[in-house]
Amino acid sequence: MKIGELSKRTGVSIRMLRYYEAEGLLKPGRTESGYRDYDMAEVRTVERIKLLGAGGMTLPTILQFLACVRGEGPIFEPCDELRVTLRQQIRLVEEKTEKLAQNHNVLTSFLAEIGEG
Amino acid sequence: MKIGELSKRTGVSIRMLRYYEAEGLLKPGRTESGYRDYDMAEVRTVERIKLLGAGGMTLPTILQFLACVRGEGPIFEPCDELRVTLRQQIRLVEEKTEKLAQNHNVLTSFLAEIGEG
DNA sequence: TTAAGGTCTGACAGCGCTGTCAGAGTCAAG
DNA sequence: CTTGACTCTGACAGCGCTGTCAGACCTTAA
Repeated sequence: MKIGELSKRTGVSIRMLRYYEAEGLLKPGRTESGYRDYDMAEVRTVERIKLLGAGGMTLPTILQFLACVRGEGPIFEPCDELRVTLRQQIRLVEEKTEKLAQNHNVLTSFLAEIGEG
Repeated sequence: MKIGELSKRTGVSIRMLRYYEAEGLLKPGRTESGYRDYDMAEVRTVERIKLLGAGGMTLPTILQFLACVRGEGPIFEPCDELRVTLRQQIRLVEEKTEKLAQNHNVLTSFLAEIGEG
């Protein structure tokens, strides 16, 4: 599949799909004429990246996870190192969730003070 | 109180305190010699800004809320317009929370797959 | 063949946020 | 008075992400 189609399927802009590639997150094949040629499975990958990114995870960080999760070859060692990162990230997500909850409270309080209108 | 103290009390860098001011979120008085002079109440304000910001809210957006919440004068009209923004922001926060939750799932699944180690 | 639309690369720019540096003035304690 | 810590302004730069533009090539359908 070409980049335009992947973009439509995932809702991620063409610009960003190329950026993901530049950051090493995607490695599409190329047609003879140089067009990127994506495998269907990449739709899931992109959605996963999107999700992780929405959680405030940085692309290089996501890259670490992809390398492990994809299970390319006998890579068990790197995963050891990833457990730490993983736990840190989970912790981060939890902190962010916490802050969002407080945020939600602040906002709804404001709304209440102003009057539900 | 001078900027350094406010910075220490809130954990917000001096740089950022000045930035908040540039964005209209803080309006400290000035000593004769031009030093910023903050009122004690600003500690709360800064913490509020920090919290809202941690939720991904942009400074100009926070500014809108502060103007209303501070209740400076008989400003009821602007609040009418703010209700919409407020609801949008709450919606945004909820969406982010949702994504973070999914994110958390993805991460903990990864960790489980790798092995709790 | 021609025209329209997709794609390529590379560069530039902007967003919001943050740090840092330079050069100057201020303040408090010795 | 001198020194060291603090503050001022203004500018520059970086982060990660995103859009856009230019100039060229490819593909498809009329």
